[in-house]
Amino acid sequence: MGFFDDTALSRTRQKILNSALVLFVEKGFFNTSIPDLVAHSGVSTGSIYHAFKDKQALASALMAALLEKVEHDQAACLQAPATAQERFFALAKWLLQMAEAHPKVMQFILYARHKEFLPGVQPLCSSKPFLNLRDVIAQGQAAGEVRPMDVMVASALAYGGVLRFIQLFLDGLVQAPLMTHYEELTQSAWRAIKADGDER
Amino acid sequence: MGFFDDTALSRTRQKILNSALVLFVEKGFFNTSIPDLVAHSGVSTGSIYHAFKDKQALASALMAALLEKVEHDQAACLQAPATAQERFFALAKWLLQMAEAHPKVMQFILYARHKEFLPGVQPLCSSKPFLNLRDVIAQGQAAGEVRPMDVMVASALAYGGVLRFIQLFLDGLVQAPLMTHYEELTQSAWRAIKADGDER
DNA sequence: GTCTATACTCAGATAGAC
DNA sequence: GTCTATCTGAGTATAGAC
Repeated sequence: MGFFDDTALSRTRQKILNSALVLFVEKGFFNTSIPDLVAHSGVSTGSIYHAFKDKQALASALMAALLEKVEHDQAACLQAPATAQERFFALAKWLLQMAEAHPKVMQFILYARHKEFLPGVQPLCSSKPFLNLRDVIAQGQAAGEVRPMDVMVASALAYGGVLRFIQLFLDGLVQAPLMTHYEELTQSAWRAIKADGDER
Repeated sequence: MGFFDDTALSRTRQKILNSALVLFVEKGFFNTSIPDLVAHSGVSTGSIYHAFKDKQALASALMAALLEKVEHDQAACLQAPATAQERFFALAKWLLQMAEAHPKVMQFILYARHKEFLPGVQPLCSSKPFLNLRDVIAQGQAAGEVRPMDVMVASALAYGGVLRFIQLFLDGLVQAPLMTHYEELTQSAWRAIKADGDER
């Protein structure tokens, strides 16, 4: 049922992290109390503090577990495609599918104000999954598939549309299934950055 | 110095809201205590509670004051342009300039988890400034400037790139001045959605 | 209107039995 | 490892002088 049910973690830790994911997304880190977690997870205060040093360590563990899963999934979807365009399309599909299958995870990763409750943790935009997105576009420029332009601009143009669409979905302004719009989204976004001579 | 210095509000309210804007963005609503606000604003606890019913009312007033300013600015920049493309370009320029001139405001509006501390307040995506963005694209479709497609997809494609670029700036991955990239961003984004026959 | 001092609540964390 | 009971302190909000 929960996102962490299939992991190697102890059942107690699974229950705690499952509840933390839900509650942190719904109410935020500071607005979720230990008693809230106790009520939602069915695990007692004592066990929570036995499993994690304190509330912040719990959040760190949650973030680490999510990032690990995300990195793994992303790596898998970057195996097959050869061109930058194919990799971009694959990444976009992966983002859309993840948003639909695990909206809470997507919300936590994309929109939680991590710096507020994880001081010192490196920001999401410095994490590997994020950097991979940008690298795909940079490689596309090197290969002549993507017009020469500031790589951050090109990257923003490529993923901005997809991520914005996902945000609209998470905010309830777009209905599932998201894949209905996959072709239109990705092909249009690619139009924005593709090299003029490249007709793929 | 502060964002609210020129408003009709009392000097005390100005000081409180100026500090609240800064602290809420930096530390978040729940992680900002009344003593924090007292220290940052130089206004005493008593005066804060004299000016606002409680901490939540303070946040509501902050949000309302910001939205009012934003709505007013946006309306001004939609006066002159005639075509949907011109209006889109004007809105993009306005967003970029606001992000650079008032990054704290932009962060509070775009990325604060309002629902966490303003329960019952309608989400940002239902606010007038947001709906105006979408309407410009819809009108572009009606006029044949924008390809027929799901309006949320078109809207995400148009503004997604700009907003993503602004986010990268707010996260420190892009340096000012943002206007350097204005032409490239907007013209490329427009490519993604413009009607094939329309060569403007 | 502004301040200081203070009351009250409840969250975070611990102790120690089982 | 899990639980209940409890401590401590931070934080919101109020009272009341000026």
